[in-house]
Amino acid sequence: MFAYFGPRNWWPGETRFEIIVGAILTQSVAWRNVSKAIENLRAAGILTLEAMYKAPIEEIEKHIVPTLYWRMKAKKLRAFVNHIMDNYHGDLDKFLQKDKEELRRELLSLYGIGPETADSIILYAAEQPVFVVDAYTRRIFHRLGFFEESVSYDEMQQFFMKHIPPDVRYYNEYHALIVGIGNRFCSNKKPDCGNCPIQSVCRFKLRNKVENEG
DNA sequence: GTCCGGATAG
DNA sequence: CTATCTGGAC
Repeated sequence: MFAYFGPRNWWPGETRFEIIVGAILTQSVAWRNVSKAIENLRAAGILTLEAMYKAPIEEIEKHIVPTLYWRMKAKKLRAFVNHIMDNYHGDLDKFLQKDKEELRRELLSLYGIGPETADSIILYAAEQPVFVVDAYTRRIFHRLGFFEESVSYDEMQQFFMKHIPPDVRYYNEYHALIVGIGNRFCSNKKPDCGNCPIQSVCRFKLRNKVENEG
């Protein structure tokens, strides 16, 4: 995967707060939509913890319309911002420096933050080594032959963290590469197995070839 | 399981 | 036109 894509330099974002905003906004939506929303927020001057805390919810909503579930996501952003302002006096770094297990529990207790978003924040904003898995990871590694399709988030995460030494840079790159394979080649209905850079180690390739040729 | 609900490739 | 997009709450 690395030989094909090269270093992908994730996660896009000029500040830790911006990375967190991206992690929430990208739930079930293409990154290009998130990118628009973030530029809208930046132009409006509310891409900081303090500014977003003061902004009316309607103000946040209108800038993030491109991210599909904009009404819900505005609530999610507000819930996160309120938590940091109310419990950490707006000191985001103090929050992110917490022990990663404790940080994860606290993130999961917030409205709108589930396992993948929590882990994305821990890895990409707090820069602590947790392996982020997602729907692409499930699909790809199921097709490769590692998992049942019904494998849980935690089971997948434990598998990767058992076999790959904890390293922020490596975990960062690995998840980025999985997403790259997922949205370029390993789609649900019509995967492009013939051009996929990991086809030589994939079992699904053969089945897909048979189906296409009848 | 359903709801949320905009942008884009093919 | 519809399938899909770096999910989570209920």
